Amino acid sequence: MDETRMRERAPLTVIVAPSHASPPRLSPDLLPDGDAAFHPLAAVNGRLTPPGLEPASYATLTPLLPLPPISTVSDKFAYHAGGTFTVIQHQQSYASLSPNAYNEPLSPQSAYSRRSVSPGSYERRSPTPPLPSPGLDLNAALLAREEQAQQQVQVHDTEEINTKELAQRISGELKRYSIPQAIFAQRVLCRSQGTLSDLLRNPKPWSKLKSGRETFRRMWKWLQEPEFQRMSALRLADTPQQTIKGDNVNNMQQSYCAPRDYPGAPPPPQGSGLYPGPPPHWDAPVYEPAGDMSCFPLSQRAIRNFVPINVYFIIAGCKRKEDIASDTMPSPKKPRLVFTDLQRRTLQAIFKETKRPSKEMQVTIARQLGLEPTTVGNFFMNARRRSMDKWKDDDAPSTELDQQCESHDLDHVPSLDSADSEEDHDDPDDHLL
DNA sequence: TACGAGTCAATAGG
DNA sequence: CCTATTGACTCGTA
Repeated sequence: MDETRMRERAPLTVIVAPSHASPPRLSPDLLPDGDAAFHPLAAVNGRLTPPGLEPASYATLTPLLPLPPISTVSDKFAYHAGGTFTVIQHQQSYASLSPNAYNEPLSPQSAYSRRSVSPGSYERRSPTPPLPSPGLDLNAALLAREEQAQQQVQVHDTEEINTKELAQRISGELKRYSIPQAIFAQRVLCRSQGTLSDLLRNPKPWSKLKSGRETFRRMWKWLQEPEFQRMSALRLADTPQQTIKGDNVNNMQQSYCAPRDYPGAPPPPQGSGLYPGPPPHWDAPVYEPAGDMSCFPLSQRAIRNFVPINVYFIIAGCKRKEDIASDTMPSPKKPRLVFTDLQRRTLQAIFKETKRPSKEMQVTIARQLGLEPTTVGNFFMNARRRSMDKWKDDDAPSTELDQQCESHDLDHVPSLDSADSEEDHDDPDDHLL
């Protein structure tokens, strides 16, 4: 079984002492590569914090500004985003987000006309419901645009999204238009580039998402937008990553996708705004179609340091920098910890054996590797989360399957004894090593 | 308090 | 300049 497989490849054997009195020991002779044996309390990487001297936490060292809600992004926007999470549902969506369709060229113009893509494509889809797909009628689309002010459709939380396809679709669109992840992540999702990258590469099935659904909804909504608005969103709502730790879901309330009701906001552009020509390079000056979108051209650089006022569609409801804590001091940054090869290999090896080492064991491991117990805890926490493959079946992500995986992932309670039952798991942890 | 989820954001790799 | 990786932070739950 897996247990066997893992043991065969595990370069390290973890010996867990039965008693807390005698902490678990790692057998030095089995250390990866057989290099450097463990020396209790040795600072393997020279970064060991003296015992008893707890390194200041980020929180301590870097007073971070309360995170601006996704709204964050617009932290610097003078408007206050108070709107509800609504979005104008345009009709030029994709008939399908099947992987196949994803490579279809989607010129600015075609965005409006390519509605009826073989409806049949839905069939080939997995049990997972297809991504929500607005009407496909062109006229409807145009009408929608003309009446967008009123046609704001509330996106229901119940709407299911095929995250995998969505991710592929988004990836495709970003590539197609050479839209950097950082730009899309920041302006449309109010998220960091790294987060976007991770979401696109490892999308969790909708059924397993919690608050994280919000981010996918934004992607989805963006995809639903007409070319013009999509581009506008990318160019306008700027989010000079205010870097505030903790920007989590709670900050997403008013993010993108919600036409804000800010005073003085210009009326949304009416159907006249097809992108004039090929999508501009995000770094190059962009020219808005004649109309309400003023304050252009803007270069990316300019955008980064500029707070547009008339943002029509996507307004990252980020708080204004000033509101956040203008008095915040450029906190001394704690250098990012990077495990030494030995530390990483050892931790991974142990993880293979024990997904949930006991607190005691974690402390011991920490000592052995010259790491903080918290660091070790974080490692296992992250490892557990990242090792479990959300999609067992790439082609047929189904809710049923998801549920299975779910229960599969959450059936353990931390304890030394549980280590032996780990073989019950079919942990796809191969990539960890 | 411990965990998990969602992320940030530094930084490794190209 | 970009994307991928990943240690750690914040917040919600149990």
